[in-house]
Amino acid sequence: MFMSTIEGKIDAKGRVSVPAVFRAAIIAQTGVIPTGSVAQPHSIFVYPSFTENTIEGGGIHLSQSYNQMVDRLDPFSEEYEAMASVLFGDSHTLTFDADGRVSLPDALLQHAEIDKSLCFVGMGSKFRIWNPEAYAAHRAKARATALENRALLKSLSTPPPGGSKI
Amino acid sequence: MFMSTIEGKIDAKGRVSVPAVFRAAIIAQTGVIPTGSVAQPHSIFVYPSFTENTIEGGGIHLSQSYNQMVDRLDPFSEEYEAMASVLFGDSHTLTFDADGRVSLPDALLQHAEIDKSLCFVGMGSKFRIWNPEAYAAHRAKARATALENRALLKSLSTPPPGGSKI
DNA sequence: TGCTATCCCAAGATATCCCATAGGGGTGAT
DNA sequence: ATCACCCCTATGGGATATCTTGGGATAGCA
Repeated sequence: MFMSTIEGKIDAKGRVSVPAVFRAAIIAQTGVIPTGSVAQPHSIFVYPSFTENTIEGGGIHLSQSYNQMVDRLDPFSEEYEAMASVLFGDSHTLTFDADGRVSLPDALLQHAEIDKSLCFVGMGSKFRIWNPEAYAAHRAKARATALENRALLKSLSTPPPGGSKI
Repeated sequence: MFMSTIEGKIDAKGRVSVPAVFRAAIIAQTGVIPTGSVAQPHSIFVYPSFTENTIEGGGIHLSQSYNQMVDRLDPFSEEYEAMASVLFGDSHTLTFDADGRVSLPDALLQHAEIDKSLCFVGMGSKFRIWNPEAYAAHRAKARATALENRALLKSLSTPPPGGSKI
């Protein structure tokens, strides 16, 4: 589970330290590390958000669920064309090193308008990487919307349907 | 699994460097083959896209799946004629050298309207080689389509593994 | 023999690995 | 309760490996 908001920054080499709590969530998904293994292939799965100027990411579970979505489409349909090229063309698998750092591709940074500083925001099954100012604005808006829709929250609280929104 | 978008260019000799991550995916596929024979040279399977002005390609898995599709057709039917000639008549198997480069046939380059610069776009089970400008246009259109079909995506999505515990 | 395609080598750029240091939070002892 | 200590995390920087790209050399072919 990805939770809370953690700020970070990009160093001179373009590296970003993935917060330890997020890393722990990733590793928990990937599985137990074989004792004595050298390098872990742990990685995050990231892509530009469809609706917001932010980078979305997650672990192997998120990647797999998207794979399944595409697999269920007719490989020769227009929908498949669009989904596959969008989902895979803009996605990246970033393996983080022993220190837990990754290099975010320029295309993603531009999409999220991130220069040097950024923040990781947990969203449960996935997380987002925001430009801090953009996130502040988005958060204010999101909180206002949530406040208006308290009734919706209540209706959702009874059964957990588990539908993941995109 | 082919992912991400990587730009490249054709050098003076007509060679293109297949991105390392794509090469790795290819080699991972061929490595699965349970043969103790001599290591065959690694290669990509490419052909002009049926629907777009782009080159499509993949590894041995893609080639095999197309083979099976054609094999299932009646060898004396018109469909067989059409599929077999279109699919394999314009296909090429390009072995890349020790440096990971291939030479794309002129016919394919003309089909994709590629001059000097190009980009590899991952699509999961296969990839495409685009003229960068053409891809930018196609990408914009595909993202719009994906956005319109969010309902479709949602219907295809599975609940996050482990349920949505909040 | 001239041309083309492939192989081989080298250098520049880039990304990755590895270690060292500093900061923060928690723990335990006084 | 305060303070000292330790572990974990984040971050900077040097060293190393990998990838890309250019060009020369060699072999096949007309």
